[in-house]
Amino acid sequence: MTLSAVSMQMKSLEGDLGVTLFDRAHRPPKLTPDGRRICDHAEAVLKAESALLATSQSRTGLSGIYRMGFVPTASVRLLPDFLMAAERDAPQASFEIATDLSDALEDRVLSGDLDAAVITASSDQRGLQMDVLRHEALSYASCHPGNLEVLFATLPFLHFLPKSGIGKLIANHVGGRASRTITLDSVEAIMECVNRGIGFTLLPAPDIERFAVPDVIKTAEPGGLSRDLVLITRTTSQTSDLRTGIYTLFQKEV
Amino acid sequence: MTLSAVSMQMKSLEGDLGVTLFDRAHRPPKLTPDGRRICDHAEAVLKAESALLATSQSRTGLSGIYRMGFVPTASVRLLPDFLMAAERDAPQASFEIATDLSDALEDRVLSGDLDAAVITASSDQRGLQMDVLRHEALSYASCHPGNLEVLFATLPFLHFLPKSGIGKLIANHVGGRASRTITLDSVEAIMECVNRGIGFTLLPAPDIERFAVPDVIKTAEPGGLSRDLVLITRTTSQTSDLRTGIYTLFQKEV
DNA sequence: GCATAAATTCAGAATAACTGAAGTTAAAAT
DNA sequence: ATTTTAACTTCAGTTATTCTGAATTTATGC
Repeated sequence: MTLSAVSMQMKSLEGDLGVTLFDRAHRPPKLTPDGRRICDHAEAVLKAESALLATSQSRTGLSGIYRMGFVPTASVRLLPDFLMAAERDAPQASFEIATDLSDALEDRVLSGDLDAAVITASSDQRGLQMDVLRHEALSYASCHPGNLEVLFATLPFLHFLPKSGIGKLIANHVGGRASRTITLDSVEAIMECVNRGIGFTLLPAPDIERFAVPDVIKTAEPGGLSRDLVLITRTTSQTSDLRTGIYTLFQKEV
Repeated sequence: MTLSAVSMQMKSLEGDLGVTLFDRAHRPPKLTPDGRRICDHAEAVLKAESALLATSQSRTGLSGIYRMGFVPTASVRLLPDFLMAAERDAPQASFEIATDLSDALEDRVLSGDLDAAVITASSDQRGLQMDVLRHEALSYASCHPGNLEVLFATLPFLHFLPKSGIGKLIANHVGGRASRTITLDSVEAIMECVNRGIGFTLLPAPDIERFAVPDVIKTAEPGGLSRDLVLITRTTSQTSDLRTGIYTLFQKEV
């Protein structure tokens, strides 16, 4: 850069800011008091800019701010391990987590509001890539002995969120067999009721085991019913390794 | 700004950074995870830039970072009040203070290293503007009674920094009259010696009064000797109101 | 699947930035 | 003090960048 170009830029900056920055009575020109203050601020600007450049240059693997969604059961069971694995293996990535129901999360991933989500697998949806994270058997849980017909006939059925992904699976298989149904939106609350003998339920085995007292009897659903927790991402996602990068973090042992 | 211009800037920025910032599968384009992180950094840059603009636009009166010098006696007596006045009446100004001897401060103001300085006035120097801040009588101080001839004959003369501005004034007037001379670089140390009767001295009356115990006898110098504390600034200084602005702060009551 | 609105691309125009020569000005040397 | 020297500024012309408007491609709604 030529000296004359520097001189013109100095003059131009003074004009733009409306402040005399240089005392040209000295050679080389010295900063005025105002110039010193502006210089300090300018250095702060450059520092912020070089921080920007630093993050964009030393970028490897998963990097950036990811927005992810989790269904409630996944946010309790999968999320903590996921975040620990990310902290360790993807230090340049940070996460904004939202909890919602499967349908809503599908919409939000599809619309680009979220980059990825962990939901209960349902029928394939166009534009979404699904990767199975966990395959979980559904079991009945009760404190009272007896086969399923007896339970359905004698105890209230504790039904988890019928509108949720897992809730719809449960509804399909229970059909109209329940003599009485109580709807709840909390796995922990349902299991507390089961533990006290208030009713029985059908839930993923890991969720039952999480809260069940020793008295609780688990009965596998006769039809081999299960649900898949899947990672959904947009198929048209620009960042090619977003899907595999996040999927890998779910497979890590912590 | 046209939409096409925005589009070109977006593409150009992605190329410069080497990062895909936008996911163009959406309309309008959405930020990628990396884009979100870069966006946060970019906002920090803009924030720093608007802070710069703010200081250069709301500028009134004394503003900026001023570098000032004080001779030791002035840094103790004038500086605190000056800084308090500045804090109150020139909130947009901040100060970097250096303490040095008058000659050195003259050079540093002349070379532009300092914007202004408070020194003991000497012969006028080309290129420096002088404004009198304080007119101070010089007095002899001693614990022992008797006229000056007796003091000079019987007690050591405590001589403040002979190389300093005030020191040269003192040297000129004392001449060779002292039977013994002790040189010191601290007014406080000199007055401590005077207080204990170790010797006598010749100093500005305010400096004597600052440390003298009641026993000390002050004798005005017969020739009406005095020193002026003056504010020096460069005559060719670009910032026109620097001199009057600083001078005014010295006149304020706090 | 088609229509519509929106983003991108391209070529030319406008703007901004830069270079080199000439003219000033501050510091150094006589 | 005056002259010399080196450095900064100004000016004119060139180069590079950015912007606009029309044509094209692309996502979304019906």
